[in-house]
Amino acid sequence: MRKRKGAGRPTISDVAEKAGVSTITVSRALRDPSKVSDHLRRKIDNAVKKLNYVPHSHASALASTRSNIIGVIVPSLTNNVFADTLRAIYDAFDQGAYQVQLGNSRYVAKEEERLVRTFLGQGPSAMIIAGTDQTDVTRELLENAPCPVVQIMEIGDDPIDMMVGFSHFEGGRAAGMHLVQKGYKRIGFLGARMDPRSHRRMEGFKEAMRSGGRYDPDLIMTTTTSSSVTLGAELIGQLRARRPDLDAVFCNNDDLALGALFGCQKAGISVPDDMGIIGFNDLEMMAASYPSLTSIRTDRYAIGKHAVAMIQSALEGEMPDQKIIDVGFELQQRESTSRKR
Amino acid sequence: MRKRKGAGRPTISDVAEKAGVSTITVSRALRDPSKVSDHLRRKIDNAVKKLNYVPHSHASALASTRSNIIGVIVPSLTNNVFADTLRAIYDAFDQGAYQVQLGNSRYVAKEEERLVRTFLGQGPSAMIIAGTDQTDVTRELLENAPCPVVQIMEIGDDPIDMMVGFSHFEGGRAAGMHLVQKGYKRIGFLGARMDPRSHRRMEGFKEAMRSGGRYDPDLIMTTTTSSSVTLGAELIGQLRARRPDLDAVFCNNDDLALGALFGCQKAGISVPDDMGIIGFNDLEMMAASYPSLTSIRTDRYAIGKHAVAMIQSALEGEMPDQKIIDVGFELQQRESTSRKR
DNA sequence: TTGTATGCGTTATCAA
DNA sequence: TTGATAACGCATACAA
Repeated sequence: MRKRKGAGRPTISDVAEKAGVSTITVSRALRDPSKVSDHLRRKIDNAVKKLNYVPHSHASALASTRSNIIGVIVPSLTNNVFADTLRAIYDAFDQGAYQVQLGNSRYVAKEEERLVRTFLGQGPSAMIIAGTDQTDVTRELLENAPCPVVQIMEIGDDPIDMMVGFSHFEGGRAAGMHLVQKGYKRIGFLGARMDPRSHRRMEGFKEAMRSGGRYDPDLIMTTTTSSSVTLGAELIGQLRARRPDLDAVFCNNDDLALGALFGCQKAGISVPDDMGIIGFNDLEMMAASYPSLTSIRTDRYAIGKHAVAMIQSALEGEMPDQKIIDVGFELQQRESTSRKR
Repeated sequence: MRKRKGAGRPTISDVAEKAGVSTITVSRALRDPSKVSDHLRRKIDNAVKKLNYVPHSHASALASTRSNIIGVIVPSLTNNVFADTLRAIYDAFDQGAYQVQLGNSRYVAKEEERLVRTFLGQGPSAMIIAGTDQTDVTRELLENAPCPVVQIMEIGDDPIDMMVGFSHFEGGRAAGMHLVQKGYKRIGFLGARMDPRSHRRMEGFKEAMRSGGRYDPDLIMTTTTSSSVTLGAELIGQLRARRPDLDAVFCNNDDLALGALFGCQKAGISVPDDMGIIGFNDLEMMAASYPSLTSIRTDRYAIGKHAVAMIQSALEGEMPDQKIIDVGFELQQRESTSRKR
């Protein structure tokens, strides 16, 4: 007697037996109820409940070469921006039949490629990946993937499949234009990490400077060091050392902006009168600081929600309303750029 | 000819054929190389490389009733504290043969229970779960789980299996004692969310107040609202309205502390002379703010690293050095509590 | 140390 | 609409 016993939990054949049908009928009833007659469906549903049957996802994945995994790849786990989007994704999927599988690429393209390979190897139901700067190989892997793919956080002309986000170029431009309009003259840029999205924000900023007649490359200060509040204070200190006439900065992100504010306060520079500051993303703290900080508000939670909605409709075979969703952004003007002229 | 084709990728029998051995030998060579002779092992390794063979995790899970999943359950995705620990966990597992599966319980015990059920249903290799306040059912499920279980973030007397963290009670006590020692007299407590760990920090604080002769329940202000910088400013405003003589606060966490600082600045109250402020966790911004903020430093990354190390040694059958690891905490005194007496 | 025969729980295929 | 049967890819039990 060499019966191997599994985890001991009820299987699909237990359900089939109890309902007096075959296993395949149970399988069908569970995956597409419309393929089974009402009569049997009711019997099966009852049996499922009575036995407290839970489908075995590994067996299902093996037999169908398709798993219930939703692969999600982001470049950072600690960046609040992605955390908000992840929360939306988890909120949307946690109740359903799908399992979110998260990967952290650490802003390294090769890592991202490895993760895509790993996830694709599991036959995921869908993939969500941050940004549009995949390597050629990654791109090809995803283009050939037999599942919906959503690129999130930003938008572009050439989606792998679907996209949700906003234009970082335009966001950067709006920030720059705001400083020009407020009458600041020597407007700097502080940038940390300088990943592709940061670059595009910077390009948008430069464009605004040019069109406003304020472009001065000497006022741009960037580093590939990862962003932090401390770094913001350091960078503004360095830029002021180089250019004491600096009177405003657009910061790559809100951490830097808060740091720049602290740096100014420490140096006795009045914000917004002697220095205008604008950040990016509008994290919660921006409205609470003193003085409050102007920022470009982005709706990261909405990005996650849209991504899931797109996937779900694709999985249900519907053509999505649009392949590219622009959630936009919104300037939140606050005290840090509201100087009395 | 009713051959079903899989994903088309090489299987273990392709490897076996190429290496001229049986499939089980390949299987063994991959899982425990010491069980196979050097000679065959080399042949197998070569075949694996040539074919670019990747084990099929679902098939493996099905056959062994054990998956390579590491289940991780945290109460929040956006709280930096957990983000740091998650990053450590992902850093440690990303390269290896394990897949991290993340769940967000949203601080809801029933959600946590549901997630534990879901994960356990997958036959995980290990479980990591935040805190020590599981429901009785959750606890029993985990106690009977046929895999290592690590509770993280805090420690206690009665681990389900293993634990890594520190005493929040002692952390709160240290914060309170610091304020007493600095000569503050009417010392308040600001608490948001008030999850179990927050409660224990508060109890530690109370203990410090009692032993310092400064206990005054009227100075304690808590809310179950989730923490934010904005909330910190609001809470200190409310507490000052009730008790204008308040001269120091211990904040539940750093967001609140930063908010309290902003609230004081807005109200024209000097920190630290008229108001001492101490936070908890010592997020990066605390050292950068102006004035810099005192906090209790905790090493969240180390917690994640230790948790993974404990799991790995348990998985390798070793008895871990200790079932409970206390990573401790450290008072970081800064300007916000450094008043001139 | 290595191999043979099965079984893991589900779904694709084909037939009724 | 339903069912019988053979995969899916790997690991366990047992034998050699």
